[in-house]
Amino acid sequence: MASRLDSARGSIARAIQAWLQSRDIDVDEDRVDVGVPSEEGHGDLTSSICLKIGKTVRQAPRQLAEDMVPELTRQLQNLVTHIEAAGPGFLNFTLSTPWLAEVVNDIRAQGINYGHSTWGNGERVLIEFVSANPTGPLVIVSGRAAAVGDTLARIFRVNGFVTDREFYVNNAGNQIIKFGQAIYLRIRELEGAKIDPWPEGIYPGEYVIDIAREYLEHNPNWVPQEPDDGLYALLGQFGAEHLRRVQEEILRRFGVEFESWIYEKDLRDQGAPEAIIERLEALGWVKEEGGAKWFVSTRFGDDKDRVLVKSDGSYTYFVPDAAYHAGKFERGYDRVIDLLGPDHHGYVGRMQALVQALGFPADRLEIMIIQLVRLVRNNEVVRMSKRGGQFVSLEQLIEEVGVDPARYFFLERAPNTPMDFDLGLAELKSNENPVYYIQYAAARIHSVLRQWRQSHQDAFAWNPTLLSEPLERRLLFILARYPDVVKRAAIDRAPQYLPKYLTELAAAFHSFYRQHRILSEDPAMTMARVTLSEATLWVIRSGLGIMGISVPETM
RNA sequence: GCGCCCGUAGCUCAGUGGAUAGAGCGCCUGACUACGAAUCAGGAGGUCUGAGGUUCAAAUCCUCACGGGCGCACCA
Repeated sequence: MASRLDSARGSIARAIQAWLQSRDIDVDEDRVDVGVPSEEGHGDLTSSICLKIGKTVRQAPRQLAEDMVPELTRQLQNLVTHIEAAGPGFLNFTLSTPWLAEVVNDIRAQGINYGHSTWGNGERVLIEFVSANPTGPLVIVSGRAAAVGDTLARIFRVNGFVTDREFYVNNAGNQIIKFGQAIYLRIRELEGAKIDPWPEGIYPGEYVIDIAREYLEHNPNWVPQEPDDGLYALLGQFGAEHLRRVQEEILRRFGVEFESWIYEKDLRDQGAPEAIIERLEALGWVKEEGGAKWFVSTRFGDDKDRVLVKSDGSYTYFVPDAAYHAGKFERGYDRVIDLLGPDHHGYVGRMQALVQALGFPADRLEIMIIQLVRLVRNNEVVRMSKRGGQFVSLEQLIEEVGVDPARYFFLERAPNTPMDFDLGLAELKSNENPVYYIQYAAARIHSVLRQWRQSHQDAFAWNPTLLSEPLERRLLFILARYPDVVKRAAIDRAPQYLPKYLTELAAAFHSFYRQHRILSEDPAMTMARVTLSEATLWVIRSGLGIMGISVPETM
């Protein structure tokens, strides 16, 4: 169902088109733009069509706009109360307030589904995110990726896409061997051995001691033995699965759950790496040089060709990952989105080359880089050293500031810009913290509705023409814009549109609330304002819901 | 050296080729004996890094320069 604003834009665009045709001016439909102006005072909707075509029809845009006003006014009289030619040739449209007020009924009818749409048309989207190595605790940037990925998935869903969230577990390969080695050494320590010095590059983190202890508990028959890679791999995989479960639990606490977990080791066991190499060879995209096998990714715009099989016969990291990504398409996803850390952006070229080599259009794989997060307190960067006892993990961040503020802060910024996370601000449980500003609006509405229900038994039909105060109208218009925001967030992959919009909505409600009494002696007015408030609550619920942030009834 | 991201108010950041560039924090002034003051009303604060270009119109697109971050392995 088209949103109220969509239908207004459509009617206006058609009226303009008809006017132009009646003057024998031929303009492509999509050049007739009708949009929300960037600032108030320029009408509710605006079109710059006269500026665009002025030159080709050899008329001053402003004059053209003025010529159009009378006919458009007649055509659109049920929808628009005022049209003016403005500035250098804009057409500004002011929508009828009662017509706009009907948005409240739209919201009532659709409830939590208001703003949702079907334009995704069932397209299947896979979003892979976090995919942290299971060899340590989740760090802060994983939290950002988790919040963004989870929210994007919901944004796609409410726009009619079928969306799955996936976590890829790198539980095979060199890192796991090294991790296993660390666990082995910790086991030896628990048995009384002294490891000094600790070998270079072998996970020194103390959390490995817990894993060693855990392993001994699960394997009471452990006997000290001469270590080899087989043993290291065994221990490494044990540790990886242990940490993966811990990560899963923390992510769940953070409000993020995945439809699927894919294990690198499973892919290797199934022979997926061999299969992808054969496939690329069969397609002619593999060359041999210096005893190694190379993927000729430069054919598809990559900077350099990439090694698949090293001269010692082992695979590079790229091979299982390529197999994994090929599998995503085989599983039937129309669109695959990866959220990667900033340290992986050298990886984008080869992955996109792979997609094309396999015969898919490059744009079916989108890679979004989630930029670094710096923690800041009192204008000072918090060093995230493992030594200093400062926070390093997502778990500690959640404990320190809470899930809602953490998610809000991560979602507030464009994902691909580095961000400073202001701990001082996030910790504030009061007026300075923007997430509470929105939640407070919801709590206020809940409070009003509670009181209204206590004093009035029955709802009755409300009268949209009663909502005519400027602050009411402002609120109505913002409510009407919500479907635009939801759709735009999907198109631009921009979760940050939601917190921005919700802040604006909450501000409009707070202003309205301070200025006008909702529960009054006038039953009709009370009914109208209660209904408006309820509609506002639905939209806050919807928006915060998409962001994975709670909507408290009291604070 | 090559590639990617970024440069907007004191700070952190929004900004879909459109008109007078916005928000939060911080700062200043005011508002609670009716629904929640975690709120509201108002104010100060800008060479959108710089220079060219495209366009009726540029923070936005293009080129170059400057500044910051990151990536450029037979590592993962």
